[in-house]
Amino acid sequence: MHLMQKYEVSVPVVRRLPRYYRLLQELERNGVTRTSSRELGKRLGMTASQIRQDLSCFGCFGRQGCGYAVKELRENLEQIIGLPDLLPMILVGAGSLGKVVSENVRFEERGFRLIGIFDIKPELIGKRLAELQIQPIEELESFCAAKKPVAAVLCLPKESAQAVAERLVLFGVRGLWNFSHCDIAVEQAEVITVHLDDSLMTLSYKLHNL
Amino acid sequence: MHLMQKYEVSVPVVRRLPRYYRLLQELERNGVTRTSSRELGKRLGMTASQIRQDLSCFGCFGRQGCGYAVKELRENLEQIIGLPDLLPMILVGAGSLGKVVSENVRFEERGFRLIGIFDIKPELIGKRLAELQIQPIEELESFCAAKKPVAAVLCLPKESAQAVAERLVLFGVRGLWNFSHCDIAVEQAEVITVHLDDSLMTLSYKLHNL
DNA sequence: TAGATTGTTAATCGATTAACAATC
DNA sequence: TAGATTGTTAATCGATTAACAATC
Repeated sequence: MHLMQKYEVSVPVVRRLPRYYRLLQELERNGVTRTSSRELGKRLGMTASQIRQDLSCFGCFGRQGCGYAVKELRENLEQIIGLPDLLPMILVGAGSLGKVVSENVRFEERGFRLIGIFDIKPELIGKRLAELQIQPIEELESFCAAKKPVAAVLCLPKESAQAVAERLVLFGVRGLWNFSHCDIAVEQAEVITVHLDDSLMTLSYKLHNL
Repeated sequence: MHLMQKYEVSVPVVRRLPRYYRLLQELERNGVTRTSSRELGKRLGMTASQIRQDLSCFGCFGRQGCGYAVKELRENLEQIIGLPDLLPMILVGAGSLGKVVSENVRFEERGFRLIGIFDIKPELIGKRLAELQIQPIEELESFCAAKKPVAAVLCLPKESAQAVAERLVLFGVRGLWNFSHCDIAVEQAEVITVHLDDSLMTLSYKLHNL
């Protein structure tokens, strides 16, 4: 049943996959060739049981008595997450946040290729960001028709985020990585919202309740 | 038992508090004065039961038959999260990421006051960011001794993040909001790491498994 | 072979949902 | 009063942990 998932994998499991992947990368860089669920668990602060349980959603990657081959497991996780297949992605909203995201996120190491940047402000059009020229928002539709981006980063003011998201879905975009300070509800698309404000408020709560 | 929590509130509950707070703010802005767990649940895509269960960790804020007063509940959530008590916070690492965080995050609306920015690069020292002058990292200790920041934003290269975090904890910092691309392990402090890379990989997985 | 460690099944734990008495 | 909705207890559901046979 190698690399076959028999059923829908739960959200908590999916969210742990990148952590496993990053740790495996690090071990590999450090020249470690073999490891075990026990060791991985110790490094990640979780039980060995959970790691074995999680991995078993996708196949059998270890050997009884020997544990896991680091490189092999890293490669399998890479496949599972879908990293080798770079999905075309665009970015909408080239303000300060869009600039930092486009220039600092390592898209190509995380499964995406940034192929277009759009903004509504005339003064930004034509400027270069992350080796791409910022295009006017009016060209979104024809660009999507031609280049078929599968995903989009949204760095928009909260007033326009929902409307732009809906247009993008109409144009065939299936995944949204939303940095706009609002929730977005669209049918037929995966949305991951990065709520920095919520994250900061959570820290406030925790510090007041130590 | 108003505003008293009888026991440790679970992590999932704490993480939902900011969402409730933001929605209540929005309702209040729109002139809504009364609401119910049923309506809140519909807006947030969760059960009315869960909202009542969550709120009951902190007290009784509603009235049978009438529901909740929007303003009152918003104010209570504000208190619960700790927003009115602005905690002094510093930012370490004034590169492009630190710049965007310092200038775009609304600290004062989220329970914190940014009182200092530090960097190691001589060419950045003295420049202004978010109305503060960037200070040399050497002054971290004396600054902390004098101003007693409770929390810190870390926007550092992953090589130095752990070491800086440990120093900060020694200097009395109790909460870390970590944007560095690595995990941080420190005793005696709350750490919230914003793993943008993990978030993007999760999107990759989901798009490959629609 | 003996020791180690997997993948998986069973047991436990915790979180979510449902139900309902209290009461506005 | 009748309808609505709370806060809370009980039931359900799902996720984590423990246990263990299989086997390297």
